[in-house]
Amino acid sequence: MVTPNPEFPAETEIPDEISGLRMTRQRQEVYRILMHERNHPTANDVFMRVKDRLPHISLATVYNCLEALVQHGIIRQVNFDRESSRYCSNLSEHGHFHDSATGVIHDISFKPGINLADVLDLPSGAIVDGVEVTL
Amino acid sequence: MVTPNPEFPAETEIPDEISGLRMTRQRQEVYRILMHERNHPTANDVFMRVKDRLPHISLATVYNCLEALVQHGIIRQVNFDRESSRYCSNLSEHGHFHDSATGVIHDISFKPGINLADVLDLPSGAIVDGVEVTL
DNA sequence: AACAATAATTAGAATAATTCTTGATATTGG
DNA sequence: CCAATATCAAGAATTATTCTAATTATTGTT
Repeated sequence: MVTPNPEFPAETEIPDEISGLRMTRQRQEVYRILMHERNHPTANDVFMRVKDRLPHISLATVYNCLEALVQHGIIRQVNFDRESSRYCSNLSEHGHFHDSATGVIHDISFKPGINLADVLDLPSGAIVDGVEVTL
Repeated sequence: MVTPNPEFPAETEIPDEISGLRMTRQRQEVYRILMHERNHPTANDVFMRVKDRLPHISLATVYNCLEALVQHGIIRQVNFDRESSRYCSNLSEHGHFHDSATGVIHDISFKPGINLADVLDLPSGAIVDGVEVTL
């Protein structure tokens, strides 16, 4: 089931460059899908869908695009257990709630004013780089 | 590098049954390794090490044993990104801190009195089943 | 103790996700 | 326009893990 995001219709212009990454046609279309479908698709989901617009694209290219976008902080990669990676264009600091009954992933956020260092016993000198809370 | 846990020398007796799971020789040795080495080994690490005592054991058996132990709540399975699963005999509620410089995994715990529901905005009606905090 | 039923183990094949390799295309700077 | 560089495509390769089928061990029952 597709939940189109009205803020990003299929025709949304995507710039030639984002955060220093040259946005090729393939990267644009992959990124557009992630903005459009906020349901944390897998690389394969993206591949299936992007073929509507780029019939010649290969799965390897989808992986390449996703990796480039992740590397440049344009999207996030989310992993649950050993399931296939999912990708997400919601960059705000948030965690993921994996509904084990339906398999659906919901975004969750920290309540305002919560600081990680306040709730966790971290090794001294630790610099937190990224957090993944999985429920 | 091996960090032996003095509380569980190689000779520690392990009961015939734990939490309803029949502890076969293979499961005992796998479990003993996890108690002995608190460094979150992978299935393959366990395999290499358990061969000292059970030279005929197969990797599939190690996976079977680990799965049975996880299923019965005797050990925990920990995943980081898409790296291979790691296993851990520390059952107290804790998270994991993945040192990206060294690859080492440290246990971290919640500060006393912290309740997850107090810091996260969960979907209403959600029942938290398990948590994994990855840093 | 012997016997059938069940569970566990083994070795190797199979699978799934991802990465790698190589050659072809496209893009950019000079 | 040309050379240098980056990207893309297709398929092979890799890795962790699971599955399959055959063997062995254990348990409960006579």
